[in-house]
Amino acid sequence: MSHISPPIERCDCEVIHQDVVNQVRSTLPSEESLYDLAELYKVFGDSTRIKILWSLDAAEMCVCDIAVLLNMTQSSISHQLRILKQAHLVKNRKEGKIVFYSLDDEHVRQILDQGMIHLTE
Amino acid sequence: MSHISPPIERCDCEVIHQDVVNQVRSTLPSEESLYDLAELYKVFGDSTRIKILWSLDAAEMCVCDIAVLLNMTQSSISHQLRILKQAHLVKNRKEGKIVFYSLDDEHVRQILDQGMIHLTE
DNA sequence: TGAACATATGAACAGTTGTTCATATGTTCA
DNA sequence: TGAACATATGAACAACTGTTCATATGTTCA
Repeated sequence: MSHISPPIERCDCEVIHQDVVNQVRSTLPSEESLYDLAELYKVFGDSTRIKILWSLDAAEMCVCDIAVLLNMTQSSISHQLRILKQAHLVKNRKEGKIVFYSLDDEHVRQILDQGMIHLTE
Repeated sequence: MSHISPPIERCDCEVIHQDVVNQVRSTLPSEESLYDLAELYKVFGDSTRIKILWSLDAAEMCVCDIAVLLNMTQSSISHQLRILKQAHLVKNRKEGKIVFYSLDDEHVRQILDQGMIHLTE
């Protein structure tokens, strides 16, 4: 039933297993979902943000606390917290002029743990 | 027992909760571990690599198959596969001149799933 | 109200990264 | 052996990203 497949112009090589390609294609999530997933991991893919997340896993903290803890400028931390918040990884509450940040939900912890498990193998 | 903390020169703001900072600092993994964790997520943080991983979750494939499936050049896919392999996310086996790639272990699936769960909330 | 302070933000710059192009490597088969 | 093909790789370029610097916003308190 399977014939030798004709070459496809977009790619600089022949299709080796067209049936496999078709099968896999049918199981792939939407382009948009995969893009969003990559964007999510991109947020985790920075040392500073990882440190912030791991810190907030231990305790709620204000921007200044985090800056001191990580020995970085307040501005830098603030920029990163904005990115983390946009990705729904952290949330904040205001108390006077102080803004306290914390992890948004339990999933964030699980994602961090899962990654760490992969490393320690 | 808690006194007002003196300002620390490295940061452009006062320490608000020195006790919290100290406590969190004691629970943080090593600088190196957190760096490695960020590096791991950085690998997941690219659309092309996410597509490759998700594809390999469905079936073992050769470089050419993936290139056709994702409508990208063989060179680009090959470059990305090297990065994925260095991160121990994929493995390969050779059969003549064809190289088949597959997910390295079960953790990769779990990390992908965990991320997707976070998105669909 | 105005000084002091915690936080946010825009612009700019340097460092990083993904793709492309050209080409190399390594395998098969006639 | 040499042509054909699957894959790998180095260099270069454009696009993206994190930090810094300057400054704005918003709150407290004397």
